[in-house]
Amino acid sequence: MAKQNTVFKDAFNRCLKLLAETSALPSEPELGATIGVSRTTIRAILTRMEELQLIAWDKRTKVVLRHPKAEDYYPAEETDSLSEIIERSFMRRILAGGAEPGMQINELELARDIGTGTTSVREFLIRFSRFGLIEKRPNSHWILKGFTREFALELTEVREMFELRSAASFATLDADHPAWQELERIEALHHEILADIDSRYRDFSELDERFHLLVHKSSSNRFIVDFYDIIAIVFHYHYQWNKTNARERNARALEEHLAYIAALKTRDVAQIEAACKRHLRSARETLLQSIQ
Amino acid sequence: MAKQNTVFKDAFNRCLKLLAETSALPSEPELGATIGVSRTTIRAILTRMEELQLIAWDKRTKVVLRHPKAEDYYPAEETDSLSEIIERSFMRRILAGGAEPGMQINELELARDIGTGTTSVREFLIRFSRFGLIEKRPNSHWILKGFTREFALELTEVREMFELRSAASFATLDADHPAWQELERIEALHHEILADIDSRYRDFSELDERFHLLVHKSSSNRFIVDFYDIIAIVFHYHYQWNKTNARERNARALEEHLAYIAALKTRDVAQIEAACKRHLRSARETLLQSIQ
DNA sequence: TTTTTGTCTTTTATCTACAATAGACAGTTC
DNA sequence: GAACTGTCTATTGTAGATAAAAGACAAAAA
Repeated sequence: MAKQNTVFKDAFNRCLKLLAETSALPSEPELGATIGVSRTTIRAILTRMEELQLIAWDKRTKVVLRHPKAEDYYPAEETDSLSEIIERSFMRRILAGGAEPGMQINELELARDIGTGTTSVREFLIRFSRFGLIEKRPNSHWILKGFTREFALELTEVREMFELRSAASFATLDADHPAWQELERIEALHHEILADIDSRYRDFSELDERFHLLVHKSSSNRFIVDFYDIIAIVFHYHYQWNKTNARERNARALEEHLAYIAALKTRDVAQIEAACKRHLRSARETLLQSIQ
Repeated sequence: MAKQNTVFKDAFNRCLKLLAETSALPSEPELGATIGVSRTTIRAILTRMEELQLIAWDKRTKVVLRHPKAEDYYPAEETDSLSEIIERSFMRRILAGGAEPGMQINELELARDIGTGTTSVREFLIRFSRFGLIEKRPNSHWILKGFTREFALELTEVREMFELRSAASFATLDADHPAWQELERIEALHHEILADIDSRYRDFSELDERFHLLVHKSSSNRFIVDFYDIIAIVFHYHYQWNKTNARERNARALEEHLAYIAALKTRDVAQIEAACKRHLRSARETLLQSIQ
């Protein structure tokens, strides 16, 4: 098939949730805006809902006939976009199964393994290449450079430069800048998780990304913000992969974050730099320990 | 056609130059290694040379029959790879013809204009997106963010961070590191161009890239080195585009480079930083002046 | 007049096909 | 026996085709 209708399926599932809460659906453009898809897709969804006798649809009236059941939803694995599937598949391969640095990566083989066309794999590899883990030999294969100690050191070197700069510019944001409110919310979440660390330490990963991204964004520099993608993906898969002492590590990082947040609030450059450096140093250590 | 044989044509042209200098060609694998292509392509080249009665080829013996003439070469425009063609075409569009920030970029239209398939255009845009000038709306078009003042400021901010760090680490390279010899050669070229500035000021652009890349490489950090691609492409097209006062600007930059090189040779961190900052500041000014 | 719907066109995402190129292997030559 | 050639296979780069999704525009409804 030419294109998977994952956009439709995912949007359909999200529409079902909306439907569970109301007795009538809004207009097509409005629905499209809330779900984030075009009217074409909305109309396909409405048609499907009508078929399933979930709604009675006639022009502007979309009356809800019954509540959605579990079997009305499309299964979660059918709503993932192809690029997400390829990314997961690829990361599993290079993190898990004997992926030696220097190994060749074969587009055709990857595509066959994943069960997709080569075009999608190729585009994924091109996009992925900016993470510095693979390199193309023109007219030939890709080379896996590997998730090595050097990689981690180079990554963290740049990260430290960028984050120090971003943290410093955070201090100069106007008092009414929305970032300060977001910082408050993030701080509160830290306290919540710490209060119940034994059962909630796994929530750290997501919060970590949210916090550091907030800091990076205050640089107002697209290159710095974009670079955070690399850090995020590395840490994301790193957390999934290395779970030894996760509870202690995360508790410690949460404490460091709180000190870092407190420093940001003082707007004192020296304090911010010290707290930021302290946290980044221990983040680097954690990452390095998980390698080799 | 499925694939342009530009690799063959370009390799053929380069082989012709080799042929002009010898009376017999080496073995197929050796030729492949010097030209940088596979044996398959080498054999295609030899076959073509035989057809043109340039050589007599029988197994290991490849006797040169005559010197290549101008018409034996493939025209230069046929040896450019598709991605080079697309890049040039695209850059001309966004730098020259009324390319407002916020404009939509249409893959199909671009492909039709350039006369290629959509796949190649798409892959180009994905690769190009890391330069921060365009952004993708999934399932929809790309947005041109534009070569704006903000772009230039963000770019130079990161450049300054990276180059200061790289220059500092240049000072720590061992005395026998090849970079020092390359620095000598580059310095000599600066003097050569300056001595004949009126006729050779156009050579600055290439030398500029060579010098700054050398500095960035001493960081031994793939992210820093890769980032230099963005700077290089921006300055490359910028030089082609903005030619006002090129002679004076280049003369001044050459002088700044010489001071910068002299500072690197002292290995004194403070001097290096001062000279590097001075040059980067004026490079930024030049770039900013050319915008809007 | 403003928003919504019906209908239609255009573009994107993805697959498949195929020539160009790389690369593997066995037999041949030095 | 080391390197080279002949031959064959596999992979990459690119075009073209097609379903999904976006989006344009006029008619209809509020």
